[in-house]
Amino acid sequence: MRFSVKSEYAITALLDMATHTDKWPVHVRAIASRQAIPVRFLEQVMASLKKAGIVESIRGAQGGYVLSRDPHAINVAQIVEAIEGPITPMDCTAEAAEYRCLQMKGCVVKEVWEDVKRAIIDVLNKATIEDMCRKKGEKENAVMYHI
Amino acid sequence: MRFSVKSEYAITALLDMATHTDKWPVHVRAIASRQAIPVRFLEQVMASLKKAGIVESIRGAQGGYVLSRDPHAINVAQIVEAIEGPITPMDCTAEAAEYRCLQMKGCVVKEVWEDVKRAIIDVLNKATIEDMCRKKGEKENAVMYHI
DNA sequence: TTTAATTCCTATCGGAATAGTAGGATTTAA
DNA sequence: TTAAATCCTACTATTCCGATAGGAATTAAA
Repeated sequence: MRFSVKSEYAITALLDMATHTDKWPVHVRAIASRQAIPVRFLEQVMASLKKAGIVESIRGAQGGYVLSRDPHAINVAQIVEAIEGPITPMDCTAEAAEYRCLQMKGCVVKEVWEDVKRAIIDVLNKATIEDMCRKKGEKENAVMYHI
Repeated sequence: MRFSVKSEYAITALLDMATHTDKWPVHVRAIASRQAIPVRFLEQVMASLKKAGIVESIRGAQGGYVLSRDPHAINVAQIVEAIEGPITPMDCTAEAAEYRCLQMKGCVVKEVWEDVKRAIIDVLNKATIEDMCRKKGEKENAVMYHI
């Protein structure tokens, strides 16, 4: 049971973009070097984020990426689903998957997986880029103050 | 993000055992045929459950498996961890995994994954074999009544 | 007009995990 | 002695994951 590191990279990249609004549009290379992510791999991640409408791209020299909406309107559930598709802890909880479960609607095990799915989505929905950015800032300030 | 079908099989098998207490010890072949699970595959699943102390085995002819504690004391979190190991939505949330995360303790993304982990475990801890058995029984009775 | 910097598209690859199969050793009741 | 069961270990086919790679398309700037 693991989310892919692509999702982690995607979150990191968006967090990076949100904290470098002065440098928009942000280049993939810049994000990659700041965050220690393989450039060519991050390119693919950004493509998925674009396809999902979370970022917009500007092509050509001096091009790059821009958040397509406010950081408070971007949450981790959206990001993860953009990268990995729908959150599906077990096959029977997939959208178009009534097909296989012998017990169909009445399966008590399925209910548990549905609860898991809901719980995960709840947590991820509550985590917005804005919140994470703010928390990150607070922590860094705390460190500065400590020095 | 998916749990393995081994976990599903394990839950199904334990549920089967709990509803066939009259036939203890239960044979793997019996479970497999009732639940439409490949026998040799289920053998491996049972071995994991035994290793985790959830079931006990009786060897030899007329042998089989027995729940090693009351159904209300067996929950899905225990089962899943017996089969797949610790629940770890992202590498950084693994027990012995301070090693890789650049930000170490202060990572705001890690906090989200920790929340996810906790949420999943909460749901799975609450789902006991006893509860699932009872719910299943209620549903089947409802169907009987309807007929 | 050229050049360099960027995104974009597609293919490939090695390694690991998943789902399942297989052979046969060991144990034990009948 | 035999048959039925668990037990142990290895193998296999397929898919997924993380990453790399080549080069096309686009565009700002020299």
